[in-house]
Amino acid sequence: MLKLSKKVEYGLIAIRHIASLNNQISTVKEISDKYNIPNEVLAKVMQKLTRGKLIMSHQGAMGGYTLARSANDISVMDVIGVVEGTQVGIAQCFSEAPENCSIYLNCTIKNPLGKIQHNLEHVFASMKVSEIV
Amino acid sequence: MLKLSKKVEYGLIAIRHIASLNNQISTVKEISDKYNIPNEVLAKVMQKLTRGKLIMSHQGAMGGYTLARSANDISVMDVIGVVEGTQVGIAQCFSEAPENCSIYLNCTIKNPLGKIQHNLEHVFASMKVSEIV
DNA sequence: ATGAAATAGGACTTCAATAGTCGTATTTGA
DNA sequence: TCAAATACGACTATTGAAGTCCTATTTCAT
Ligand code: SF4
Ligand code: SF4
Repeated sequence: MLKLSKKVEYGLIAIRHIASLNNQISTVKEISDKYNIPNEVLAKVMQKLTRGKLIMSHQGAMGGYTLARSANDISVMDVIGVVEGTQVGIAQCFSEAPENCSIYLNCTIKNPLGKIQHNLEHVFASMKVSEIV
Repeated sequence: MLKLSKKVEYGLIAIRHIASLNNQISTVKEISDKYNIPNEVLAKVMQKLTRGKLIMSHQGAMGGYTLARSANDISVMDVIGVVEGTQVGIAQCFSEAPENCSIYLNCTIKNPLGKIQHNLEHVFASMKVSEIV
């Protein structure tokens, strides 16, 4: 509960890696070997990060990935959003249709949880990749 | 990911309910009916909250639950800790033995995530039940 | 041209956590 | 003594996380 997924962690490690090499092109193999991350899992994370325009892919031999933006313009929040494909929602009613929660109408805590949600977003959004290089 | 469990939500709703009635004794049935929460699930949550000394149980007929502390001395963090039985850990290495993470030694993000963890704890700890009554 | 190195991406399995259900025992006030 | 309440273990079902496997496509270097 309240744990980041491994995919998000792998994405952060990879992006930090590229940033730490001054945006030199890096391959999945290089990163998965260095950090001991399952190759295929990382590969798919990188593909999502590419589709999310946080990194750029370079196909073919000698290919790999570089950042698509400067490291201080990529936040942990960005990575979570892109990798998970959904916004952070501390409760069901924040990440899906409110009607999906069967007690939505009776719920007395959604407003306070909304405040917590807002604060959490701020925490994740204010941590930039440039700080962790 | 990063979602509170229903159990925690139920616990918060129940504690807020009791607090809103000025610590009048309340039963599981009363609360589960009012908020449309599955009876048995709430019952077990209340038992955990009792063992965690956030509320007090009164057994037998005419029994029920009251708060064990004042509402401004119970935080969302307290409820999470008691209901989940474990501390909030945004990453595996914060909530279990670091060796359990196979990439712990190579991990380059545990320190920055530790900072995020610290900030999250503050967010959860600073929201007291008294604020949501 | 051809082959190796790389990304792209779908299909699948495994495992653990979440959410809920059921049954029974115990306590206690009226 | 009964009814109303808490206590608590065992079970099922569903979902999501994590990882594996396989094949296609792109592109550089020879
Ligand atoms: S409505 Fe209340 S219970 Fe339902 S998801 Fe939102 S916060 Fe949780
Ligand atoms: S060590 Fe790094 S990867 Fe492993 S759990 Fe901690 S943060 Fe996540």
